[in-house]
Amino acid sequence: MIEQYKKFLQEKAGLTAAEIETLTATLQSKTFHKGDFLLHAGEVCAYAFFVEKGLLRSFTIDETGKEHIIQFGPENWFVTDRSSAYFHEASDFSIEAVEETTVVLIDAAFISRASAVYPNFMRFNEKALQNHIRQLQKRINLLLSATAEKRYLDFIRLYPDLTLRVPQWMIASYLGITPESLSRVRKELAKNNFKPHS
Amino acid sequence: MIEQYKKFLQEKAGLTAAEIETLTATLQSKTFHKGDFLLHAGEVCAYAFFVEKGLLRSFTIDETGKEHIIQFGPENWFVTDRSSAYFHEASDFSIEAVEETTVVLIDAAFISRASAVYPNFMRFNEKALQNHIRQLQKRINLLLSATAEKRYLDFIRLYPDLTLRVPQWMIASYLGITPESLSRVRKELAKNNFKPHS
DNA sequence: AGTATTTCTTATCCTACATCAATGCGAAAG
DNA sequence: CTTTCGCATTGATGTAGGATAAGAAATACT
Repeated sequence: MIEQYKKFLQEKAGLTAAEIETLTATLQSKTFHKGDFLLHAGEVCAYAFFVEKGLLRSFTIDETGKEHIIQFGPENWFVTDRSSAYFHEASDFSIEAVEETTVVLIDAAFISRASAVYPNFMRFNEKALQNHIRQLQKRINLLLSATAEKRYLDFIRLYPDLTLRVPQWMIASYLGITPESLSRVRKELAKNNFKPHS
Repeated sequence: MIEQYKKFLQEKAGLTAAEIETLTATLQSKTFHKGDFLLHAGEVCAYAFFVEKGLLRSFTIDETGKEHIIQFGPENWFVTDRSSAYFHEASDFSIEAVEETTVVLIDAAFISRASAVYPNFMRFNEKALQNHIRQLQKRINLLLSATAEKRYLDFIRLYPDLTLRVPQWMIASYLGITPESLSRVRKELAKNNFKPHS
């Protein structure tokens, strides 16, 4: 099922319902179980995954074997390795289903076909790229300047729902700290009457 | 003078000399003195600056007043705040001339005009975006996983010439550490017979 | 030149976070 | 039911890098 994606295109790309039906006729969706890998590091990333339902994470593994979560992908998010997909290079990261997850498989051919036919789609795509850059830039800024606590507060402000759905060690990995440190940060916040979901 | 930019377009964008002459006829260049600002945080970034000669840096300032260098722009690099330019929002960062620097001013109108007329230019532009993303992603990975020493080694591998041209406190700022820490790192490396430029 | 200012180093102490190890605890699995 | 197993917490200790201060060296300024 690709209902969410169609809705997303309608709202964000400014395409008509008819255009969307034509465009998405050949698109495939696929469901993965919790723990399944949609992409293994070293493979070439052939798709952008649009999350219809569920939750993905993309992450790298460093030389010491430690995981670093790059991105979470809940409903209506795209998860992919753009560099790998665009340059046809081996991907540095893996993509895994954190929950039972249904995704729409979007390949480069679909993007270029859609961009060629619908200028609105092209603009939408360009905007997504620009947004991605903005988001990456913001993350770099945080990593350069903010303490673990500030990064955590930023996280729960940005992804309030994920704070509940995701195990804390994953949040810690995303923030670039250990689960123990995150636990201490949370303890401190609790002590100072901080209620994340009040 | 915009000779470097023309050469750059010829080599990277696959345009003919004639096409380039037509395209760049209206482009302006501008020279800044050391310490001059090309963009102040809070302004909307109207241009991408292509560095013909000299060296730029872009940086943010956090709540505590500390600078964080986002990017260096030596010859043949672009420096801009893509988010600000694309979304017409106030920029988070400032751009300053580290040396006497001559830049080509490239505005959004130029990009869209060139893209409309020359498909090669459009592809070139898209590729630049993708490269930018790759570079940002790589930096995030380093910040998440690498020690100060590894980040410094990565820096001198990536920008060997900058290591000489740029004051060390700027390199430290780029790496997300203090100048004192960088000094220590360098001392350690020197002790272990590391010669950056042997 | 000589003075001032910025940059780099060095030393000391300090803090945020990592590492290691033990315990608790709820959910899944036998 | 009870035995894992994964995850979270807590405590003890270690360490990379920060803060501060002061001196050396390099640059710029007159």
